[in-house]
Amino acid sequence: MARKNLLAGLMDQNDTTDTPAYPMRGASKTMIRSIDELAKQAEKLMEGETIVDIDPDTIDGSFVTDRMEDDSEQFQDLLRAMQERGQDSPILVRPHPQTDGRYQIVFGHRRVRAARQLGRPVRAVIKALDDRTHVIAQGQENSARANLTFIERAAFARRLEDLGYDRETIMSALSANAASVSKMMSVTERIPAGIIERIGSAASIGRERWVELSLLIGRPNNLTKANDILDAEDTMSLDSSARFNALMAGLKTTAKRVTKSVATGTTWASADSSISAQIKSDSSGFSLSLKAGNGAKFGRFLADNLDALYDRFLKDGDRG
Amino acid sequence: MARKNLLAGLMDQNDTTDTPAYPMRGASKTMIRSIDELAKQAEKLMEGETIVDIDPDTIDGSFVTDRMEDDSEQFQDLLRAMQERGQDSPILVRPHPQTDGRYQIVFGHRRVRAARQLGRPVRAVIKALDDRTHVIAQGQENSARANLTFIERAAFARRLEDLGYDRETIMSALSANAASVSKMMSVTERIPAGIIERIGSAASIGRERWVELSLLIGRPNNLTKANDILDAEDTMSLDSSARFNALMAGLKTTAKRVTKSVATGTTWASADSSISAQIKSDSSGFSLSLKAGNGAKFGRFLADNLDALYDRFLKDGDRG
DNA sequence: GTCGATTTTTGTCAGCTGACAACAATCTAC
DNA sequence: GTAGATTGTTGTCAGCTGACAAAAATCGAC
Repeated sequence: MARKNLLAGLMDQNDTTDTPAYPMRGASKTMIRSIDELAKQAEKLMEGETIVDIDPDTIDGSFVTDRMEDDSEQFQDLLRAMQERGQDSPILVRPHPQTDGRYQIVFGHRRVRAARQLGRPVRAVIKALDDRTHVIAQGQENSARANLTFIERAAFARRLEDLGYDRETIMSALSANAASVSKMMSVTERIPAGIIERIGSAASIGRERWVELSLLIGRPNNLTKANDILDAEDTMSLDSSARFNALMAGLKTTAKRVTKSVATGTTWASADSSISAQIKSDSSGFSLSLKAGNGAKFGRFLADNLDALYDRFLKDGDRG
Repeated sequence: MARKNLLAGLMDQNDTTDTPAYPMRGASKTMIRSIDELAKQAEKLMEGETIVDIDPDTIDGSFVTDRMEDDSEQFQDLLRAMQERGQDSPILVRPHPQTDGRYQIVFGHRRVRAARQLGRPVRAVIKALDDRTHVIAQGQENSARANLTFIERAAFARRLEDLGYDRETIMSALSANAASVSKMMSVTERIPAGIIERIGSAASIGRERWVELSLLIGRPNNLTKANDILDAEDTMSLDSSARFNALMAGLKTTAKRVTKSVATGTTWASADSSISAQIKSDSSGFSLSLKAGNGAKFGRFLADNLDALYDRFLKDGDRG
C-alpha cells in the first residue's frame, strides 16, 4: 500500500498549539488527550459533510472488531439517553464495499445498535473511505473515546496485522510508536486469543504485566495450567483484572524459581571506632562497605594489598 | 454544612460493575474514566428533566471559575461545529440565586459563549441546585471532561476553600481523596496566585514537581527571582510547561547544593581470576564487592582479619 | 489541661504508558 | 556475499496520579 498521509491533517495530529517544546512522558500524554481533542478529531473527519438519517437495518458493522466486551449497563444508559433526548453525536459510515445500498460502520457501533432497538433512524455522516483509511479512523476514534485497555488495543493491532496491514498503518490507527506496537504483537503472539478473551479487557493491567504473563505462558505446561486456572469456577466469577491477577499468581506458583541463598549481613567496627563496616555475604558473593573517618583510607589500603591478602588466604585455605 | 450525600447516586460514583476487586493504582484509574463515564454522570444530573432553549443573554457564568486559560483554537472548533450541526449536548444551568429571570451556568460555559456569538438560543437543562451541589456538579463535570491539569484542579480547590467550603465538599467536587486535596492546598498556599497564572495550566507537570517548585519559591529571595525569570521576554514566549521548567531551572541555579565528591570506581581481579572485585571510593567512604568462584570465601577471610589488617594499616599509615 | 478521636500533612510507593536506546533481524544495493 | 540502511524487538527509564502510612495538628469532651 503506497498511499500515505491520505488524511494527513487528521492522522498526524498536527495541532501545533498543543505541541510542547519538551518531551511529554508516559501516562501524562495519554491523559492530556481530552474530549475536546476527540471532538476535534471527529470534526475533521466529518467536516463539510451533511448529516443524514439512515435506516439501521441497512448498516453493517466494521470488518474489524475493536471492543472486547460490551458493558451492558453503559449500553442501557445510552439507550435511555437516546430515547429521551435523541442522538447527540452522528456516527460515521462508508458505503458498503461489497453490497450496494448498504453502509458499513467506521465508528458508532453502539449508537446504531441503540437506534435499531428503539426502531428509529440513526444520524450519520456518509463518507467514502478506503479500507486503510477506514481502520485508521476507527482505531483513532476508539482509542480516544473509551480509553481502551492495553490488551484491547493489542488485540485490535493483532487483527489489523492478521488482515495484512503494515506496521505504519497500525501505528497510525493506534497513535502508537513502533516499540509499543511491537510489544503488543509479542503479547498477542505468545498468549492465545482464547486465553486473552477469557481474561477480558483487564482494565488497569498495563503492558509490563501482560508481557510478564506472556513469558510465563510460554513455559512448558503453563498453557494447560492457565486453562485449568481459568476453568475454575471461582476464577471466572472474578472481574477481568482479578482474573488476570489470579492467573498470574497461579502460574507463578508452578514456575518456582530456585531460591538464592539469603544474603547475611553483619557489621564490623575498628577498635578505635574510626571505621564502621557493613558486610554482606552469601553463596555467590561478598560485599564490604566502609564508612566513617578512616574508611576511605583503610579501603584503599585493602585495595592495594588484595594480591598479598589473596596469597595468604590461599595458604590458610590449604591448611584449613 | 450538614447536608450530605445530596446527590448520592451521582457523587459517590457507585457504579459497582466497574469497581475492581483489588486496588487500582495511580495514573491508570484516571485514564480508565472515559467519555462513557462522563456521559453517565451528566445523564444522572439531567435525568428526567426536559431540555429548553434559553436566550444566552439571560445566562451568567458560575460563581467559581474553573479554567485557567481558554484554548481559542478549541473554541473556534466548537463554534464551527455548532454553526454546522447545532449543539450536541445541552448545558446545565440553575435559576440565578440573586436575580429573578436569569440563570447561572453549572457547566457549559463555552457552549453558552459560542451560542451567544452565533446569535442563537442555547439548549439547556434547568435545575434548582444549592451552592454546594452546584460546585460539586461543576467540579466533577469539568474534572472528567477536559482532564484538567494538576494546577488547574488545585486552583479550583483553592477557590472553593477561599469561598468557605469544607474539605469533604472539595474532595467530592474534585473526586479526590484528602491527601490529594491537602497537597493542592499546600502548593496554592506557597505559590502566589499571580505566579501560578503567569506559568499557566502546565499540561503534563504533575503534583510532585509543583510541590518541589512551591518549596523552592518559599526560600528567601526566590519569589523576587521567580518574578524576574517570568518577566524575561524569552520565558514568556515559551509554552506553559516550558515556562514551568524554565522557572524551576532558574530557581535551582540560585539554590546551589554543595556537590559531593564524585565516587571513583575501579576493579580488581585475583591472579588466578577466581575472584573479581568492584571497588568504589570517595572522600566519605569505600565499598568493595567480591564475586565469582572464591569471592565469598575470600570475603569471609577478609572479614575475619579486619582487626589485624587495621593494625597493619595504622602502622603503615604512620610510616607513610 | 489532658486525652482520645479526627483531620490534615507529607513522604513514599506501585503500576501506568510514551519514549529512548541498544541490539537483532531483515532488506536492498552493489 | 557483503555492507549499510531500515525495521523490529526488548530492556529500561521518567514522570504521572491514586493511595497508603506515619506523623503532626486540631478539635472536642471531660
